[in-house]
Amino acid sequence: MDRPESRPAGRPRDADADDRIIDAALAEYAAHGHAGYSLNGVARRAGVGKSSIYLRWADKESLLVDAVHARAEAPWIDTGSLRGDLEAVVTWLLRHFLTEVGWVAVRIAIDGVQTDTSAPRPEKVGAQHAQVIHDVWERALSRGEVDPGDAGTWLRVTRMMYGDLLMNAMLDRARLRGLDDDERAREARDLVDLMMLLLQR
Amino acid sequence: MDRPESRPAGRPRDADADDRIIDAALAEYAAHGHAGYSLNGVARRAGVGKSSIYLRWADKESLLVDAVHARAEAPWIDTGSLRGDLEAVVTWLLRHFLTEVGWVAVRIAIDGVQTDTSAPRPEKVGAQHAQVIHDVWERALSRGEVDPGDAGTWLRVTRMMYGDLLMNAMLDRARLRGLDDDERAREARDLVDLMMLLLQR
Amino acid sequence: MDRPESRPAGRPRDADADDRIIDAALAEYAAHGHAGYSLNGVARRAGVGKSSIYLRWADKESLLVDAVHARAEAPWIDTGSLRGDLEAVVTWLLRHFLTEVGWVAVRIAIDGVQTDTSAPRPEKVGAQHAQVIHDVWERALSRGEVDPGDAGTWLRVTRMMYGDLLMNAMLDRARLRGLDDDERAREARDLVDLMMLLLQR
Amino acid sequence: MDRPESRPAGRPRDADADDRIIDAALAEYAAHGHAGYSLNGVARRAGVGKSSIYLRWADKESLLVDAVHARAEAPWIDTGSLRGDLEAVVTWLLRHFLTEVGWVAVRIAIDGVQTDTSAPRPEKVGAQHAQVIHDVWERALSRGEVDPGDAGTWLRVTRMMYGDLLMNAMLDRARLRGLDDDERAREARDLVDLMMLLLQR
DNA sequence: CTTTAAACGAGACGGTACGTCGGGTCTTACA
DNA sequence: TGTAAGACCCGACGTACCGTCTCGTTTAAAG
Repeated sequence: MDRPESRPAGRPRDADADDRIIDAALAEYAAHGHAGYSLNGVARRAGVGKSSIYLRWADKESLLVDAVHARAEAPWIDTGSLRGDLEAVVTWLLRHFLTEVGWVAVRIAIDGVQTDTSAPRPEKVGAQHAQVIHDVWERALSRGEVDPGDAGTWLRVTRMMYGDLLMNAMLDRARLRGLDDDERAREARDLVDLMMLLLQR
Repeated sequence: MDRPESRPAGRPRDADADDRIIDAALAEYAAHGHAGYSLNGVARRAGVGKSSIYLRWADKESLLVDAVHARAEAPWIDTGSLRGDLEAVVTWLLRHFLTEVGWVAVRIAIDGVQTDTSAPRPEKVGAQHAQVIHDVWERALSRGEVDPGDAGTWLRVTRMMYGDLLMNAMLDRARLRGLDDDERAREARDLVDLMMLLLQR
Repeated sequence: MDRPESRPAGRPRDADADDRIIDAALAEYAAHGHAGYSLNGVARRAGVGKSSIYLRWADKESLLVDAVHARAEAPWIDTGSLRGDLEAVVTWLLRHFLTEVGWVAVRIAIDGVQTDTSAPRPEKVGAQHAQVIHDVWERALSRGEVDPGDAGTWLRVTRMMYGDLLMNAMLDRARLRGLDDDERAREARDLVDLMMLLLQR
Repeated sequence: MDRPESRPAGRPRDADADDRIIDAALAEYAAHGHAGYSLNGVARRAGVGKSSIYLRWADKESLLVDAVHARAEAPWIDTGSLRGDLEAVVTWLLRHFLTEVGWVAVRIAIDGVQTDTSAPRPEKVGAQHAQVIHDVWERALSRGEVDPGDAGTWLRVTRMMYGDLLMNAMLDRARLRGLDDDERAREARDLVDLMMLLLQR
């Protein structure tokens, strides 16, 4: 019997180490901030040699990007209506931007912007958000709730939504933390009201 | 005879050095990015001893914050109408977020967010934006274009505006860079259209 | 099977680096004097990172002490007579105090004296001299050339010998440098004449 | 009308400052040792600007040399006999090498030795010792206690004396500190016994 | 069962930047 | 012109971390 790609010789990677390293990376970042996020610290916390990290990632930045990507799970959303989907997305993001991993993702995305060049940059971090938004749009299209010609408006409106949530998470973090589920739902409804207004203009 | 506050003893600070240091800091940041922004490098570029920097700022982070604050000038806007003011603000921001200093300010603001605590954080960087937005609102109020009860909506709408522009600057930087003045004006008009719609709902 | 002490984990120390560092330290000291002896310079000259030095020594002073200790070799002396041994010691010291390492050792010994306290101080530098003198005494004792009761006189006489050579090396260095082997031997004989006189009083 | 040396224009030197600086220099050296002897500290302790120090001395080393020279007073010795003079000198030195200023002088003399060159070096520190020894010799000569041909022996014997006292002060400092006047006198007599033996050989 | 080969932990390696401190010079206002 | 104060440029200090390297050990497949 054939095995298309046989395992390479030598001792196999310790799959558990990946997890321990990723968790340690996020924990160190959370504990000491960007400046205090050190690979020495990650290795120590993960109980792992530095070489095991460098076998897997090229540098501390790549590790952080992958860690965020690995731990930031997008919800699976399909409520049956555009409005419902949007409320679900907004509710998710209201929480997400308050989490450690969610905010690290924001920092990475901002840091990754090259100010001087138009060179393509690693899009890993934002990809799952793009996917969620795209799916909502596709389902709304297939239900006939939106018109293919509104793609431009859709883009702008979702951008405004992200922006509002980002600014909110940045400037009013303490209040947002204190919200219970009902209040969060109301907050989401208010924002979606405006979005629907713009989309149905 | 009055001498409100006499000069302190000793050789006075070299005022020119402040400027050279600030320019060097921004230039180093621009040249080598966040990771490569080193105080040794700043001192070398400014032709200044490290101690002269540490006499003025506590650490490299404070220097960067102050440098951004010192070099990021807000426009003086008063067009006579809410719509005109908003278009002027948007046009300014469309440029601003593409500049080195403008984007460094964004990074600093994002980095300054404490994820774990609600402790007050240095607001220096965002203050001038807040001022500009506040002034537009006050003038619109005094002209009777808006209602004092709409303050909440105003807050949300401007947040959405900033967010749209931020996301745009982050995700579509290359295109934005290529715009000429007319295109930028059109872009601004489109966004303000949506904002006015929401404000006058 | 015995393995008295197994090697510790991790990459082993580079034994060659020790030598390079020690040589560099003495060379820097010789080149730039006490004031110009800098660890940065030592690291540069040895082609070594500063961390590799601080892994081995606590500070620049300890390095210098160890360097002197490592490079200052005492001769192996056993001529068969007290007079012969003393002449050998004196001849050695006449050279030794003119060498770089020999004189650095003197400076360290002098600097190490605590003027205000009687606390014990690192004796490393002087230990080998003490050993040589002690051995000469023991052999003379076993040959019956001296009396155990003369220990006090022996101590004083050898102290005077060291002192004479030290003062000579300090005040008349240029002349001493110019001596050839015969002259040095005569110089040694003259001093030992006096010492024998005192010992046999 | 003539004024032989007219006071120079401008503010006159503060005569008291010299003393305060010298005392501060020795005190700082005593307090923090060679490494901790800093001009900043001296200026602070003396209540003086650094520039006032640099107006008087070229660098911190010169200041220390002068400070030692200014504060190290030699005794005036004339007992009427060679033996008496020598005992007085030894008794003085037994104390002197235990004092702060006395030992600093030793360090400076040792440090000043150029290991690589025969260039003349500042002899200031040793000069007064040389003078005292010379005077004792001259008086002994004029009394007919020694022969002019013994100058070489005199040189060597005094060198041995200094050396014995130096080594003693270095290696056995604690014991020497504890001596009372009688014990010190006995110690001096013992050494002078040996010296006289060598001189009268 | 032995060999081979890679991953593992540990930690030393050469560098570089940190923030502090001291040296010797310079620039002020005052005496 | 001297003085006290203190800023100036420079460069060393000792620490921390980067990304690489070199060990001896462990693991699992191949021979």
